[in-house]
Amino acid sequence: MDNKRELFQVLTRRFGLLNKNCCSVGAIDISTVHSHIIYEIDKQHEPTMQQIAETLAIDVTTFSRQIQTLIKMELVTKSPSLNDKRYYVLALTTQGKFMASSIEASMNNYLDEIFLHMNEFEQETVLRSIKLLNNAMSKSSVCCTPLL
Amino acid sequence: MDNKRELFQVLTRRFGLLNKNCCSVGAIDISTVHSHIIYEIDKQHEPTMQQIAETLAIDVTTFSRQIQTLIKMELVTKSPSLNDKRYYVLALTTQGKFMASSIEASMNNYLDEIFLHMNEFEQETVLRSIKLLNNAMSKSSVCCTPLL
DNA sequence: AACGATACTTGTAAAATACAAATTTAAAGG
DNA sequence: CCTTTAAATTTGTATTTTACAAGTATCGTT
Repeated sequence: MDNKRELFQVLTRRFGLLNKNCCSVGAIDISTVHSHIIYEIDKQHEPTMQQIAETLAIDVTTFSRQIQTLIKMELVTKSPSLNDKRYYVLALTTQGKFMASSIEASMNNYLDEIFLHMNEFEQETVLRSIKLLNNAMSKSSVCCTPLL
Repeated sequence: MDNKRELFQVLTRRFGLLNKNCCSVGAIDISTVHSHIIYEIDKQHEPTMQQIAETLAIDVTTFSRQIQTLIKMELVTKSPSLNDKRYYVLALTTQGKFMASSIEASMNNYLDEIFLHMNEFEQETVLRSIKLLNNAMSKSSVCCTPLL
């Protein structure tokens, strides 16, 4: 089986599109990167700038500006840590949380619709496989190192 | 099973990284987008600008400039079609072909290494699942429409 | 020959990115 | 303490990417 690469190439593109399409809620339209940032801030416990930047493998300086944008959009807040003033703790505003759950719902809709095109056994298999793959990638040395 | 979205989120990022890491060959370092363009030009038969742009869901005007860059890098050629001078036929230069196969080799290495962390049965299952998933996504109406 | 349609390019302007250098704060050593 | 070093983040700057609107060139149809 040696069309592995082709399969991944197409899948990568489709994922990219999925992420692009997912991210407009009402009038507000945010980029794929921003949606990932919001996702991670929502997920992690009182994350700092560097934590999120590293999780997403984004250059810190770039990330700094991205956060500035998200703050201007009133989706994210950034407050200096009390223990160590070098750190900033990121959090979602109410609006940001709403955005996060909207994207979540939208993505789940997309995924459900996609999974509808498979029977129950296939669905199970695919989910299990994705876990296997994620796991394998996390063990791999050649890629994905900065990721969770 | 309802961490579907989380699984996809992480997988998406990993794929992104995989694509980023794959694409430097010797001194030349090309972007993910460029590598996808080269991949498609290599794959399709005498493709035109629009064909590739649509396959990759890239805006045509953006694509036009990307091709200009790739031509400057001497990886791609663009020749007016003989039948219809509105069209341009894209092709890889010798150097471009070399780049394509280098990236191919590099990606295959990555993938092989990743698959090493699974047993043979799991490998089979994962590959079969990715096919299923690709197939389901291609049937889906909510995403991925412009893709092959 | 004139019309609209098609394929592609350019004008322009905004956003994303990343390296180097600065800033602020904390920790460690004397 | 005070100095030095290190860590977290920001800004300067310059490049690249992107995409809308408008333009050019060619084709097909009438």
